[in-house]
Amino acid sequence: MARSVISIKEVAKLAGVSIATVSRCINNPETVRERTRLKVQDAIRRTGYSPNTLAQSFRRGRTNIVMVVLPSVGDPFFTMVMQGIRTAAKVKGYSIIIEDTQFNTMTADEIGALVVSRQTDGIILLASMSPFGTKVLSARSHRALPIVIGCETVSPELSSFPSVHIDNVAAAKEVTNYLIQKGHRRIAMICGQETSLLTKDREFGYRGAMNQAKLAIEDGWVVDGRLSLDGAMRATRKLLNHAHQPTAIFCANDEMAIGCLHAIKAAGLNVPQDISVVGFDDIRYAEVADPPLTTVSQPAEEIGERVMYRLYREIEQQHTGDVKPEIVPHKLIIRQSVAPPKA
Amino acid sequence: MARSVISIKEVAKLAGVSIATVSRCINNPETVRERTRLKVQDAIRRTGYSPNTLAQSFRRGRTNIVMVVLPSVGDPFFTMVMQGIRTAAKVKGYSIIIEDTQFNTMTADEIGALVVSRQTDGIILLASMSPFGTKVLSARSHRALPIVIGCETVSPELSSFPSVHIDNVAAAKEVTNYLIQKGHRRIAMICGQETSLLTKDREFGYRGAMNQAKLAIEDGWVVDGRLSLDGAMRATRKLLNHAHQPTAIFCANDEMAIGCLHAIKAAGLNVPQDISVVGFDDIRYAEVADPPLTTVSQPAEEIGERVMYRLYREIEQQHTGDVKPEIVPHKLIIRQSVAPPKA
DNA sequence: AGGTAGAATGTAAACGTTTACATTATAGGT
DNA sequence: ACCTATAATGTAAACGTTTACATTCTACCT
Repeated sequence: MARSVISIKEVAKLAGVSIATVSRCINNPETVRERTRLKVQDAIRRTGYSPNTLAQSFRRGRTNIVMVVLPSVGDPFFTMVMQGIRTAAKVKGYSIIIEDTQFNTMTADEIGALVVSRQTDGIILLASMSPFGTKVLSARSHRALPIVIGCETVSPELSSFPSVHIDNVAAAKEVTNYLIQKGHRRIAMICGQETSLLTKDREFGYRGAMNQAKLAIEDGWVVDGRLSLDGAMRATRKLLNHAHQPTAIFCANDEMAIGCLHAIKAAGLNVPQDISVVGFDDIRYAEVADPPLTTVSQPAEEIGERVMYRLYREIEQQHTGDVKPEIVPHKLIIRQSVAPPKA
Repeated sequence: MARSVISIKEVAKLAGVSIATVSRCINNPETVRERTRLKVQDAIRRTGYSPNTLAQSFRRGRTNIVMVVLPSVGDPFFTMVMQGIRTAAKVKGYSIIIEDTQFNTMTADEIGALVVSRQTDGIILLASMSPFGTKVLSARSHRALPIVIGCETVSPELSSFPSVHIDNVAAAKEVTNYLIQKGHRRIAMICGQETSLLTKDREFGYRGAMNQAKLAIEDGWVVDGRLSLDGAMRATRKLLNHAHQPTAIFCANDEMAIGCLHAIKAAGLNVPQDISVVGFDDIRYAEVADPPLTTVSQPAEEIGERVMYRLYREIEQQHTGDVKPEIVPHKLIIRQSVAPPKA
C-alpha cells in the first residue's frame, strides 16, 4: 500500500499551524485569517496535499456517491436518463455507482445489501422491484437511506418515495389512439416482461384505448418481447403467424420496435405498407431506423436531472416528507412507420 | 443523519466479548473458538449489525470500488465492454464508478482528481487521453493507483500500463482488403475525432491497405464523423457530394455506419447496390440495420472481463511490473451491406 | 500438581479527518 | 494603558474499524 501519502499533519507542520486550522482553510476558509490562510495554501501546494476522501467520508458519514439501479446499462433510453443524472450529479459534486439488474427484479437480499452498505448517500431506482417494495420500505425505516424513483410508475407499496416520470398510461393511450385514428382495428402489442411495471402501465393504456374504441384484443395479441431486440423479433414472428394477423403493432419500447421492424422485413413484408409499427422512448436509433420510427418521446435527460436533484434534496434535508410524483410531459413523434391499413 | 445505527460495540456488548473478537468473527472466523463464534453470530443477527463500509474502507485503505473512464456511456460497444467488466467485478466483489468524457479527452486536472481521490482502488481507461499520458504517469509515480487500459491502442507515453485490446490496425486492414477484394477502388473512410486513438489506428490500417493495393485516397475521402449518428450523416453527405464519389465507405464504428446507411438512403441511393458500407464493433444494432451491416466484431465482453481481472491483479499484488498488452482476436462479420461496385 | 505451548481473547493504538470547546490573539472602545 | 467582545487558533475527542501485542485460557505433558 502506498503509505507515503501526505496527510493533513505534514501540511500543518510545514505551515506552522494546527491540523484544525488546515482543515478550516479547506472547508471554511472564511473563518481563518488571510495571513494564515496563505501560509497554509502554500504548504498545501508545496506538499501536494489533497484530503483523504476515505477519511472524510468516514468522518462525515457521507460519501458523495449515489447509486443508480437500472434494468440494463445497454438500453439507449436509460442511457439518456443517465446522461441527465450525470450532469446534475456533477453539479452537486456526486459520483455515481451503477447497478444493473439485467432486467431481473432485484432480490430482497440484493436491495438490502445496497441499502445497508453505507457506501452511498442515496439510491435512484430506474428498475422494477415491485415485489420487494415492502422489503425496501422496511429496510428504509431501519436505515433511512434516501430513495427516489425514476421512469417507473410507482407501485402502491413504493408510493411513499418521491418519483419523476411521464404519464405512461396516458402516453400509451395516445399512441394507440393514433393508430386507431389512422384506421387500424387489429392492433397488437409487444410488451415487456411481467416484472416491468412501466411496460405494464403502457399495456394498461393500450388496453384502455382499445376498450374505449370498442376494439377487441384477441388472444395472443399481447406478447412478451423481453425488452430486447431478439425477444421482439421472436414476438413479432408469433404475431405474424397469428390466425388474425394484426395490421399494427405497438411496441413498449423502441429497442423492441427496431427488432420488430427487422423481423417484419425479414418475413418479406413492408413497413408501413403491410404493417404499421410504433415504439416508445424515442431513442436515437428511432430516427435512423428503416423506416424512421413513429414513437413517443420522453424528456429523458430532464427526467434524469430532476431525479438527481430530487434525490439531492432528499439527502440534504433528510427526507422532506414530500412524495408527490413529478409528472413530466411526453410527446408523440410522428415519423414514417405508420400508414393506414391495407384495404 | 441516522446516528442510531448499531456498531460493532453493541454487538460486542451483547455477545459479552471484545470488539476485536467480533471483528475476527467476521474477517477471520477460523481464529475464534466455535462457542464464541456462535455467540457472536447470534448477537449479530439479533442486532441486525452490518459493518460500516465507510469505516472499513478508511481503515483498510481500500474501497473495493474501481472507476472506469469511457468516451460515452451511450455507446453500445462500450456498453458491451462494461457488461464484461461488471461481471468480473461482481466476482471479485468490486463496485464500479463510471466517468464519461463525452468524447473529450480528459483534462490533466480531471485525471489528477481521479487519481488523487482515493475513492477508488484502481482505474480502467477505455477513453482516449494520449495528450495527458505524461501527466497520468507522473501522477502515478506519485500515488501509484493501478491503471489498466482497454480497447484503446496504447500511445507510447502510456505504454507502461497493462492493456487489453484487439489489433485495430490489422482489423482495419482486413476489412479494407475485403472491400478491395470485392472490386472496390474508390474507398472512403469516416473516422472519429482527432483525439480518438483507436480510430486513428483504424485509419492507419485503412491507409495501409490502400497503399499496399496501390489505391489512391483522394483529398476529402477521410472525414470526421465524430463517432456519432449525426456526425456520420453529415460526413456521408460530404462524401456523396465529393467530385469523385466513393463506391464504398469504411466507418470507424457501427454507430457511424448506421448513420451513414441512413444518410445514403435519405439521398435516394441504395446500399449495397449503389454504395457499400462497412462498420466496426458489431454492436447489436448492426444485425438489424437495413441492410444488415458487414463489420468487424470484437469480443467486447471478454475484453471487459480481462481488463477487470487484469486490474484486480494489479490491485492485489501492487503492480506486477507486467505491462505486456493482451491482444484478443477480432473477426470479420459478413452481412449484406457490401456488394461489388457498379460497373 | 505443576509447567508449558499454543490457542483464544482482550487492550489499546492507529487510520485522517472534523468539530465542540478551550484558549489565546486582536482590535476597538474607554 | 486597560478592559472587553470577538476573531483566530489550538487541543483533543470522536467516528468504527482492524490489528500488533499483551494477557488469559486450555489442554496436554511430565
